[in-house]
Amino acid sequence: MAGLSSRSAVAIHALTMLAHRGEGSLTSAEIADSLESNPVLVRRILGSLRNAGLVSSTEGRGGGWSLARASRDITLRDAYVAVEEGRILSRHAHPPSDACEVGRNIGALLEVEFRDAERAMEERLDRTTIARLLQRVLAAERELASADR
Amino acid sequence: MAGLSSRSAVAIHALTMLAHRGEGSLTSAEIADSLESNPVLVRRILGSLRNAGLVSSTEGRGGGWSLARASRDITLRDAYVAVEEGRILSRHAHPPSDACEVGRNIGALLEVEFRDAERAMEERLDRTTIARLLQRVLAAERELASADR
DNA sequence: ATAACTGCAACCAACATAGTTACAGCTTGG
DNA sequence: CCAAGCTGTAACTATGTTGGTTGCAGTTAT
Repeated sequence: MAGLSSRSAVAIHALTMLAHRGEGSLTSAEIADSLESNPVLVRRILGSLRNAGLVSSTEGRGGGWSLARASRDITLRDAYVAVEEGRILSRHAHPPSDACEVGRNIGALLEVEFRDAERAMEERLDRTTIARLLQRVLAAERELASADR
Repeated sequence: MAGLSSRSAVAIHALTMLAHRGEGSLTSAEIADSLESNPVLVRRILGSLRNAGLVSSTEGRGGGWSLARASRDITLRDAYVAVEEGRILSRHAHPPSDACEVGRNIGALLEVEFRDAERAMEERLDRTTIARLLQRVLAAERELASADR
């Protein structure tokens, strides 16, 4: 079935919330509330984002998380590569038999194909910024508000 | 870590072997030998390929597997969609909180982004056929042979 | 000091995967 | 006709990953 973890979704969700917050900061508990999830989980994922230079954290009372750079300079790909190990299409579990013409060559060939395909996906993710996503969230909110009238 | 199963790799490997065989057929045991794996595993995956119309099987003594259409009409994407459930980038584990502006809108927006990204990957896979892959396997073999001289 | 945070290690249950065993059913060759 | 050699499938195991949780040490503002 499915495959990859939901870490990318969590990361993008959190980044969008932080962009919404602007200059201020959010705690892992606040973000976990919106995710209906757990503060520790959020801290784990935001920790990866911090390692990638996307967010920063401050410890102690009144601490929390905030964006380390402008939301228009953070793409979905940035979030993705920060929290996920790039290999989506996994290769052979074991190296195939060296006694088979196909077996001894397919590995290297598949590697190229799969890498290119994964890169195509990442390039698509790279075309949407967190700022743009937040923009659309707010547009959807306005839509809702006017529909409720 | 990784994510997806190695079913695509196995499927493509098997299809390439069948293309190499041409008109004849291969048994699941022969394919499993090249994969250093198990006949049952191979039958499971080839079963999916048969459901997708890519290969056909004949039961009983002398039976086995063969391509159901020309290898130039089978792409890596065909193999991929036959054995894998399309969702690579998984969505939120739980639907996010409805009480949060971001939470109640991000799901639908991410769905679009992720779908597009997955489609970009599939389109890249669609550009390589099994025939082309086999061609490259054989080219690599010739390379090896001439290097050994 | 104490409250409110992050950071981190150590768990747990649930699930998916690769691999295996066992066996029923089909088909061909002798 | 019967045995050999296949597919088809169910059942089971070991392993790894994931989302989730608890507990606690360290840090900082009030």
